[in-house]
Amino acid sequence: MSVGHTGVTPQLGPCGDDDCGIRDVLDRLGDKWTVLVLVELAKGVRRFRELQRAIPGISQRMLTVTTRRLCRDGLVERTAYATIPPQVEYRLTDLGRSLAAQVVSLADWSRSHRTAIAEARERWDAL
Amino acid sequence: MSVGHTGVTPQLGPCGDDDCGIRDVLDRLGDKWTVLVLVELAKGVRRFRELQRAIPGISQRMLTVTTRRLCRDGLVERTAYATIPPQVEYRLTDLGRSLAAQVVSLADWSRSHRTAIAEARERWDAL
DNA sequence: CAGAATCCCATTCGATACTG
DNA sequence: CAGTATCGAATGGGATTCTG
Repeated sequence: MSVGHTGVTPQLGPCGDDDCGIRDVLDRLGDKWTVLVLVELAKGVRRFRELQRAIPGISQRMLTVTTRRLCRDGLVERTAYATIPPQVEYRLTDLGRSLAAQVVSLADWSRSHRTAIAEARERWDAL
Repeated sequence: MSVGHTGVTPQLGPCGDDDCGIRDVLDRLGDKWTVLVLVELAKGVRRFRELQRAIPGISQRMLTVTTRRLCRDGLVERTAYATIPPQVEYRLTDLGRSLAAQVVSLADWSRSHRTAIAEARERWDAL
């Protein structure tokens, strides 16, 4: 979705309904890699390559896209050193850390209940 | 996720690293409506129409698809009454409630920090 | 090493129309 | 009311190639 309204602030007051601003954040968690990057960065500072190695299957492109989005949202900070070869460090901001805590907790939930879900799916598919 | 291009085997390892079964759950949270449905059902039992009214913008089709996926995963229970007109109730299972708790907490985080994120984006886009 | 730029396929989702 | 069925557009993201 990512409305990204430049200029007009949508004045969501007491937020009578649900999707207040949930979407702005959750759309990001939705994409395929953001959560995994957050979880990895929750462990500490990482370089580009380190992230890529730590997250099997992510392509160069998607790591670039994902980290940039996180930077844009103020969740991750990027530090580039003008060395040869270049070196870039990614680290969570305070804001990012507070989100990552939630995400890690969600990841834990996933691990704890994955079998229960797998079984439910089997039962469903058996019909 | 299904990385499968033609010929390429997904080859997901036996979960040696992080993404153990995170994906199974988080892919669902990723799609556009699941979180909103969970949050709404966390408030109580809802009928099909009630859900649709509570979640502005969701199409009939997507509500059907989303609720069915949640049922398949054992997170939501569906009860249909053979009345005329038909009546169908959706309610969280115990498993669903425990996930919804996490999700609601995440939604709260989103609301609390949406301005911080919006500001970060403005700063970024200003460059 | 850390990207940027293309290409292009697959999935997602919305709109619409129909049904029990 | 609570779906099902079909179609088309938009989007996500993988593979590949090139660069500072």
